[in-house]
Amino acid sequence: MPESDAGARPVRQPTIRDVAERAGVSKSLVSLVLREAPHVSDSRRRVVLEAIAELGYRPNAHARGLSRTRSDTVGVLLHDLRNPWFVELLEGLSATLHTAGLSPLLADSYTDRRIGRRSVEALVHQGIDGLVVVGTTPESEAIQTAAESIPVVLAGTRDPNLPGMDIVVDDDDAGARSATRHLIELGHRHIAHLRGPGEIGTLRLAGFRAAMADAGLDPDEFSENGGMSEESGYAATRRLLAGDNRPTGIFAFNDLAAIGALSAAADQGLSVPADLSVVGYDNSYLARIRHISLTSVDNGNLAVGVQAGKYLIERLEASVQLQRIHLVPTSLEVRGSTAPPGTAR
Amino acid sequence: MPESDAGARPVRQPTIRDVAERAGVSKSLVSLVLREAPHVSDSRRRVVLEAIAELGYRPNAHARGLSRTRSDTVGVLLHDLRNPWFVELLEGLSATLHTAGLSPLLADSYTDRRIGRRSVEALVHQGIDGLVVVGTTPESEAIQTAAESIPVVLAGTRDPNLPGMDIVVDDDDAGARSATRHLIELGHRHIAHLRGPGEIGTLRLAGFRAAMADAGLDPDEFSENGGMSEESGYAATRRLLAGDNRPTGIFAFNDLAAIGALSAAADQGLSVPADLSVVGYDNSYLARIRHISLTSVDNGNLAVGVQAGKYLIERLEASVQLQRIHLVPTSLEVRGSTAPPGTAR
DNA sequence: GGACAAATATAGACCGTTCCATATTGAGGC
DNA sequence: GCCTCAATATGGAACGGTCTATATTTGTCC
Repeated sequence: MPESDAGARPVRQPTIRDVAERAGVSKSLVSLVLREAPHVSDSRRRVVLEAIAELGYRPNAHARGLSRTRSDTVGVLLHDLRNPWFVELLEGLSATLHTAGLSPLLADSYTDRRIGRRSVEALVHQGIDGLVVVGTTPESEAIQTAAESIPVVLAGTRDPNLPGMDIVVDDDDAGARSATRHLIELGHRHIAHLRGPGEIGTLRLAGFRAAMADAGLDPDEFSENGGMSEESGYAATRRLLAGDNRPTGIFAFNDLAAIGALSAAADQGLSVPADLSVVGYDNSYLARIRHISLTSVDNGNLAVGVQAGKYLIERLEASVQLQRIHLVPTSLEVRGSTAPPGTAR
Repeated sequence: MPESDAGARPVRQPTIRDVAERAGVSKSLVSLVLREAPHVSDSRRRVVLEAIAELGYRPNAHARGLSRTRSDTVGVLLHDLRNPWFVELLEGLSATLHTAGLSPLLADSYTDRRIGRRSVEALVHQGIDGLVVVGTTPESEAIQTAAESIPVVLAGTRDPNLPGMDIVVDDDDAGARSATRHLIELGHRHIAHLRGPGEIGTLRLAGFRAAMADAGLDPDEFSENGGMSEESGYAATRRLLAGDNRPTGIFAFNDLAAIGALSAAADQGLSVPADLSVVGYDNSYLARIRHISLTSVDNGNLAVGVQAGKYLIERLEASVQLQRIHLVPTSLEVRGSTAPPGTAR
């Protein structure tokens, strides 16, 4: 026996033909058993299953993907894993897809972009049946291209707002209103909003303004662009607190920016919530950390994920034409970062 | 324009044959152009590339995967996206894989497990050429099975420690020593360690003990199982601070547990770092948040990712037999959560 | 000018499935 | 006993690439 036989042999994986031969049936029948098709006799089914077990047969995904039109796989485009607000959304989405026999395939557009990879193309290239875009990513053109061949659903983002794609988001206007009203009801009169980017930023700003106007307050007394990061929330709040006309309450675009605001307050020797109340948005696990304990708008991400999954499944099953927009209700989670103005510690 | 044209037509993707026809060449030549093979004349190459562009042709991954042995795709198994320590690791890994023409395919074993999906199997099923396990996941058996057919590299974890798999981790023993020494050098004598789970937990504990013993201190004066979460760090620290023999310094298994410790200290009215110093591990972005400003051991995750990528590429190219273990050096990032004991604010 | 090698192009088998069209079998119904 | 229909089983053509073996063209050297 030649020694080259020893470890070099790559041990070809058994194929459906090997199984068929071993079971003494046609490969078609094996295929039917695998797909749990009806009209297969119990006796044959058993024989085939035994052969599969004995050979340790595993179907080849590429071959299957090639001959079937569908791959039962859905691409999920994430962006910036550093900000883990999407985790619950992903859970709802995965669970829903799973009920329809679909598997999610994740891609991280942030990292991909840094290393010069086009993540949407890579996903499509993997043969995904549909795409769920989670959160705002900078790949609009690629997403649009993808939408020409497969269904696309946007979850937790409104950009890019293109005709063929469903959108599932929380009700940003309502969420922003409730956050603002919370501060107003606590007695705050001088309230700032740290604005965020994109369509969502615009809507949250609108909600803030509406709530302020409803209460007869000036929404634009303080206005700062807070961006999405802790850094920018910090910088914006520093600016706000620099003058002697200071807000007593801040409603930030998201939790990260709100945490930046907390830091800025601490820097100025202001204590939260005694001297300054802060409200965030996303109700991420960051807000829940005791050390931070941030009042925050919960955007129902689990529900967003579930609905996005449903929309995608519908589009996969029937060719839905029109864009649909689903708003998930928000709720306010009150924690230790808000109190009436001037409250003693 | 008939409205039925809008979205209903599934528009069959052009194939290599369509391109060949359009360019007036054989499909073999198109294939050669796609693979950038030598011995193709410039004129023909140009014609083919034009046809590709005009038709918007995209090669079909399944077909390619079927006829080639390799898919140039590497599965990356993540666990618990809530704790985003792995982000930099992923960046190093993706970049390295990319240089070898490999694409990462992500899976989230935490969510998958919740919904009853076997993520490793799903990845293998997608036809990945190799697997990188990032962080500790509970899928040991499945990983072992996968290792029988494809190369597996563990990054940022030592479990499951099985013969055929390379391991890339930071030097936990050294990292734990440096964190402990830092506290000792600041003058702390009563130091607690919040223990973490697994092999890594054991090593960090060992490093802590060694550093304490070197300084002639009792390593087991305080001993708590801190777990991996903020919650468990909080609970453990509550217990430590309950008695009147209190530690003045705490070295936690990871940043999350350390943040739990910060919260517990605040609950007890102890100020950090004046009354209690806290050191974390991972140097995650949480530690960097100003509001938290946690001294933490940096485990060089970027380098871990890079090395894991290199190992995998090597295993893909040559059949490496033996297990290799690569230790990445750690460094201590000192921030505001540590100071000499009893320091005035 | 012919021989030979190198460069370039092509045909067609093959990868491992799915699934359609076509047997084959068995059970009733008349 | 024959015909029909349903239930089972099978052969073989896709699916869209890669790659080997072979054909054709071009260039070089005597």
